[in-house]
Amino acid sequence: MTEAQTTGAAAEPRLLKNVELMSDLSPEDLAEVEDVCRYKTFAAGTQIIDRHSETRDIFFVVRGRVRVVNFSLSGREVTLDDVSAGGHFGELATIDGEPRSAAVMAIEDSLVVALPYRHFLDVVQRHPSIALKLMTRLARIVRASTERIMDLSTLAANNRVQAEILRQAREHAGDENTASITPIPLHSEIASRVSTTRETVARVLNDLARQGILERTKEALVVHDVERLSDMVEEVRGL
Amino acid sequence: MTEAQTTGAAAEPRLLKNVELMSDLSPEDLAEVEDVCRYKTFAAGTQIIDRHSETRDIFFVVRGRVRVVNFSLSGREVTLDDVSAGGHFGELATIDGEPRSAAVMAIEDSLVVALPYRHFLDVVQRHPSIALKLMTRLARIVRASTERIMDLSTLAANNRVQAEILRQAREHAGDENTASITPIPLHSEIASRVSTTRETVARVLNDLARQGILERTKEALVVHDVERLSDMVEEVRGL
DNA sequence: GCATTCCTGTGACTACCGTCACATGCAAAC
DNA sequence: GTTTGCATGTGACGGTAGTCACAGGAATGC
Repeated sequence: MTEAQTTGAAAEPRLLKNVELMSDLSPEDLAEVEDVCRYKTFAAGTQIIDRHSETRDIFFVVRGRVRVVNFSLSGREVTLDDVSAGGHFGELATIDGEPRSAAVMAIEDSLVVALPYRHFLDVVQRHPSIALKLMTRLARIVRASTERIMDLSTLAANNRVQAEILRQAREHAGDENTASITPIPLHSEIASRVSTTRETVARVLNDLARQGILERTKEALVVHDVERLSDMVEEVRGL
Repeated sequence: MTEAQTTGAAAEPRLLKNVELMSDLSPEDLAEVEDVCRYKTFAAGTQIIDRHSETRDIFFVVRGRVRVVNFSLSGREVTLDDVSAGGHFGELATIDGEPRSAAVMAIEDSLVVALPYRHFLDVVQRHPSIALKLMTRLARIVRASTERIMDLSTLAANNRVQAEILRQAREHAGDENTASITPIPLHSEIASRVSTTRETVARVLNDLARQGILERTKEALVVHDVERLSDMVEEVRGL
């Protein structure tokens, strides 16, 4: 995938029509917004936003998937969130004008639309329903963040891995107490989500496999007993 | 301090006039809002909001100081944020209708005003500048949360304590490279802010004292060399 | 005064897990 | 096929900090 940049809605119309945040806009308003956007493709693995940079645009993911991450000097990678098609990112700087709080990179080949912050703030002021949607998104981020802070504060590393598997199992819930997580996440990716090492992830997953709770097949991570996994986590966490 | 509850603005007028979030309202609009508020005093140490409860009001702190906290089953207390007079809390449930994500308790005798969520959302819809202020506050919370997640993910416990002292030193900055933190925070409070134990806090503070960076006097925690403290933290964190 | 209670300081012990090292496995590339 | 590269599995080791225990201090109450 090569990088391309274009302006104006003419080239690829209806770009924003699947963007959740803007779905309340009339087709005309949407077209008007699209006219001031720049869009751009990013190959998987390339950087979209640098931490600390001083841009303020808000971005919409039209196609693909991006990841909000941060790195420590030691090279440790901390995954904060993933955003898939229809979602947006970069709203913090748009709202408060501070430097970017995290980096964003494409994890799949992605088509991303940038809307200059003035225009976006203008739209928000004129459409209270969009403001409300934006606040709802922010609220969800805050809730997820405080849950993660609680996990980091009260759970041991291996429990955090279990908790992450549980979360993913619930997203891929199958019939009655089983789940099939697919595609299989890399150990290193799980590690960066719960702030531990890939070695620890490997050990925990194999422990779970030995207990018959988890099985790794060619295509999926199969959780045979979501119930029991849930018990293991919540007995420690106390929920 | 006893608990009292009253309705209507008549009893104590101008309650909301120092509330940051509402400061753009005209006196008339403000009076109208105050009419639908309930206000209530809470003695230091008493609970204002229970985690998981299903209320949706937003609260304004008129007098005193409250703390947003969570507890694990093991009894570990995790401090998320403090809110002082002029601030607000409880906005998450107001916005998204989910159960309360954290508990809130008064840490000083406090006077708190509750505004029913429908009224607040109404005000927000009609006053874009208030919506923007609310979003700005949420953005700040998200930034603080991701910083904390980074700290928990990449710093060792003793570095987190140093980082917390550094933060407080910067808030109480004195002349040229010194700071006087007052009143002296309890070790257990620092511990709950950075997710460690009071014993570890005590050891780290004494280490710093031995190095001449910190001194505990009767009334204050005096940081003699903010610079050096800053170096100690940022060399590990990599910023 | 003394008693009580809360906070602080510090030693001893231990377990968890991060780090390093290396082996194995698997897939794509050539 | 072989080679290269990335992902995974697992052992050994050691340090950090959590836990427990208790001793001194400091503040408050009666």
